[in-house]
Amino acid sequence: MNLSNSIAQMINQMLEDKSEIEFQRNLLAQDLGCVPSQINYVLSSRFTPERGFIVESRRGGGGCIRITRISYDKNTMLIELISSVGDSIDENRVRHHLLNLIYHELISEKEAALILSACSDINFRILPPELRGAIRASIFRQMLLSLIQE
Amino acid sequence: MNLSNSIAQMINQMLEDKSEIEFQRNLLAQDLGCVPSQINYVLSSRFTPERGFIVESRRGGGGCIRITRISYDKNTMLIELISSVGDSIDENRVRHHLLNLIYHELISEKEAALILSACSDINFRILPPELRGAIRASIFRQMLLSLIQE
DNA sequence: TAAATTAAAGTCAAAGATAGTCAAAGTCAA
DNA sequence: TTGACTTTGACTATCTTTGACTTTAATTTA
Repeated sequence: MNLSNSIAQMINQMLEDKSEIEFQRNLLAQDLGCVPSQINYVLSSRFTPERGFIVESRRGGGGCIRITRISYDKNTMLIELISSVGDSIDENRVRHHLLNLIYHELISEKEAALILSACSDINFRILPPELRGAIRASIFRQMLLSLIQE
Repeated sequence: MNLSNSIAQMINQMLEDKSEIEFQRNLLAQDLGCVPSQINYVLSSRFTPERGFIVESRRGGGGCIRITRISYDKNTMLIELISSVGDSIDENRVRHHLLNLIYHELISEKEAALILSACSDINFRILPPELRGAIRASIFRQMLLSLIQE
């Protein structure tokens, strides 16, 4: 087994049952007996967005690296929902979908409130009734899309 | 956690539920076990006007530093923005407002993305052009409203 | 009261602490 | 034996910490 693979394994272990970890590059490198930049290589070759990870970092004193695992379940459910929405939807159905998403902990209540207020009847009163559902559906889909990670 | 962050945290604690605090730089530095000029660093990197703080001071005997939290208070700013939006708005103006809110750290990038996707032109193409701006304005206002806390 | 002293706070540049980049050298499998 | 992947380290970018020196205000002294 090469170095990069064991580093990746170590990081995966740290990520086990967490969706997010934070560590210092130099300390990890020391633990693993490698040069610090090796960590960067592993991150850029194995912890990419395509493979389901988001990597962020901070330099300077107290700096660190944070890795977040993208939830495919979340993305999958969102995509399924988006494609099931159809060309028109009413406020109640939106509300219903949102409750469901909250229940499955895929979105926060805050996000749900934000989405609901965009989809509220209040906004569409000046529209001809036959257009309301279509606009709402488009907005709803578009917002769900923006919740998909990476 | 680094020194600067704990100092910032300490100051935020002192500011909790007050809109203004006053303290002596040297005393605070002593309490925190850091050099006095570190306080200046924290103030200039974290208690800036963009983040909603005014810092004033007096040198000499009995000198002190005063920090005032300005009305970049989230709710106040949101309410002002809401009432300034008017009956119609285009996507670019929305984007502009959102960048401003992010800059002042009043909303997160995620929230901004949600709002922007609700206000995107994409959603309004089937509407008669003269209605688009009005619907967008209503949605934008409604979403901002939902961000107001309490 | 003018001058000297003392007690603050401010400035700035150097040193320290992290992380990132990139290209050269090394390895290994097809 | 070539091309993809890996390893290394020198150099860069960014943020933090420190301390010597400066400025300003209040107080004391002559």
